[in-house]
Amino acid sequence: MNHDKMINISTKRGFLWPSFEIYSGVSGFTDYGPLGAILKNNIMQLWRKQYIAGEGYYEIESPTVTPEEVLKASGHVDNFTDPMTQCVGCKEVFRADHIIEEVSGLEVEGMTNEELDGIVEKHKVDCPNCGDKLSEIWNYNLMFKTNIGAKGNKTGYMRPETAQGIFILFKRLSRFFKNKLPFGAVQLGKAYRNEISPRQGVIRLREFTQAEAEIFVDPKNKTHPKFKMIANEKLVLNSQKTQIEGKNPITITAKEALETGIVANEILIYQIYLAKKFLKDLGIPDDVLRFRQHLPNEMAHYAIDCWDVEVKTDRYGWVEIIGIADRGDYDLKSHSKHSNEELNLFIQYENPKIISKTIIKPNMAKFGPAFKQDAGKVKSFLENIDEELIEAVQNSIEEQGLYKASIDDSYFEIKKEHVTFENIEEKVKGEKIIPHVIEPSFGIDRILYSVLLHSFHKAENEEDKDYFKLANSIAPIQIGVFPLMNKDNLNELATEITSSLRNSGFMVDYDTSGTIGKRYARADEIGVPIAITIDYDSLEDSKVTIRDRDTEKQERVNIEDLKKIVGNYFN
RNA sequence: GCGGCUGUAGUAUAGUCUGGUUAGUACUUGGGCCUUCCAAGCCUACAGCCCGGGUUCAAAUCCCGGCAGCCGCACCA
Repeated sequence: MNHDKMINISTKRGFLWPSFEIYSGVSGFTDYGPLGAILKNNIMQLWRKQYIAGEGYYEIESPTVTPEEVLKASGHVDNFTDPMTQCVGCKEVFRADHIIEEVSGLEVEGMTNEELDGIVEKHKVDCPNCGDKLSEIWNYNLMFKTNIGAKGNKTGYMRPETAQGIFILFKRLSRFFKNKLPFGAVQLGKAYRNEISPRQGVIRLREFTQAEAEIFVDPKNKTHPKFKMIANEKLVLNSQKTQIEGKNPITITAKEALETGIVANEILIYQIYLAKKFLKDLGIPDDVLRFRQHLPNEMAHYAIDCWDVEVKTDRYGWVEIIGIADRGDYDLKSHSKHSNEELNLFIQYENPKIISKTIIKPNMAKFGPAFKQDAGKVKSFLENIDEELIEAVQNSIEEQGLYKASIDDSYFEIKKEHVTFENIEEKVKGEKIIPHVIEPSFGIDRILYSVLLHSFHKAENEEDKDYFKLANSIAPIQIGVFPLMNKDNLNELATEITSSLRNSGFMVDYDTSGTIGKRYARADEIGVPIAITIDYDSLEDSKVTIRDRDTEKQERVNIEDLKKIVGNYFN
């Protein structure tokens, strides 16, 4: 299996290391070694290049410790939890709701643990394994809990996704973006999930790095200006339909995906395309990727549509590395409700709409004597009722001489002399809307794993060797500089070239140990794209040899042209 | 979280069943010799019994607990 060999080399050479190893380790965590850390940064920089420079989104950074209210509003405190129960006999642990539904046939979604305990008692739900009794039900929440402050009276959680930090900033952001849709903010950073039993190495971590973009769009306008440019791009899509019918994914163009309604809108399709492009730039080939639409029952609590990008692995099967979701207005609505802040945007119409309508004008001279201390209350009631009710009030007064209004459990009789009705024409310049959010969410650690796995070149015969065929754009070490012999002034020229390249910003490995062949092999193994060799002729003719990792071809170039030539490799 | 198997230098392994020399070997890594372009050779050095407890005169070896890995079950916004 490529996985085993790849992990072996990546551990040996300093890409991925087990965390807390000298204390025998903790599963669900990983350390990035010197090369892994650079590789990860390079991947993140490429991501920034595509989404910040390329798409015009802006990056923000918010705290990883998050107060409870935020995650209450986002639904994570309540929904990111599973009711668990354990058999007192065989000690097996179960999802309580699953086995209760199975035995009782009841729909128990949304019930409290006490209610579930009641059902266990009533329906005599026993351990499906050994028939013994089940323990009281407890909640297992996947979030890491912590206390904020010295007294610890404020509960906090390590954020389970970076997205919430952006939603919280919506008001500030929309001002920053001059209140114009669409706009996008991104965040790259750590997220935390206390997985029950993570056993898939870097694929399933308790602390992992996400790169997420939250793109705020007009719900009535999910078109994308660049869609035309990608309309003919081919996509391999595994839609809900093909999954349910057990058919193979279909290959269609972006345009066809839109026209057939397989993907809901242009922005989603464009994001699917962008994700694909990003992975291509990382050197992950098309044929190990597929796009899978979430089935209705697996959609997260906030999503209205969701597409996963999955990568093929020999060890773990198809693994989700990117999720592209239309979160609708779920988050903004929910945060607005919980925080009492208006999280919406005023959209101006191109041409103001003229609306003719009837309004009520309270006659305040009559109001005071009639309603006394309640006058203010009745006034604000009349000012805030909608058009339908105004009509009803008007009709009622004309036909019966009065309208009975129920306000805060009291009745008030509004009579003809209390009010006048006026027909007016109003200019409506726009409306307040809650934007929808399109969210591409990248699992950086999983992507790094995919990059390593699919750039891994496994030896096919004796002379061949194992190495990482890393894309030039992300290779942690870009250039190896090797004097053919470590003497006779060769090393002096080589160190000169090394520092000159380093000063130009290249990652250079200078190596003099062992034979030249060994140094090439070592550099190949960690994916160094090119090596520069200084030989005896170099001292005479000021030329050095550039050797290409993949072709092993050599080319002699002038030292003075070196920066320009290697620069071309890494642009 | 449950059950089964496993844990020896950086890597791969011998030794464990049947307790008893200084824990052996290969590769890797560092230093040196040699060497004019793809892991050559020679010399030399560094480095290991997962952690904790128990049994024993004596534990890498037997027993118990923990941790980690693999497999199966369960879980996976």
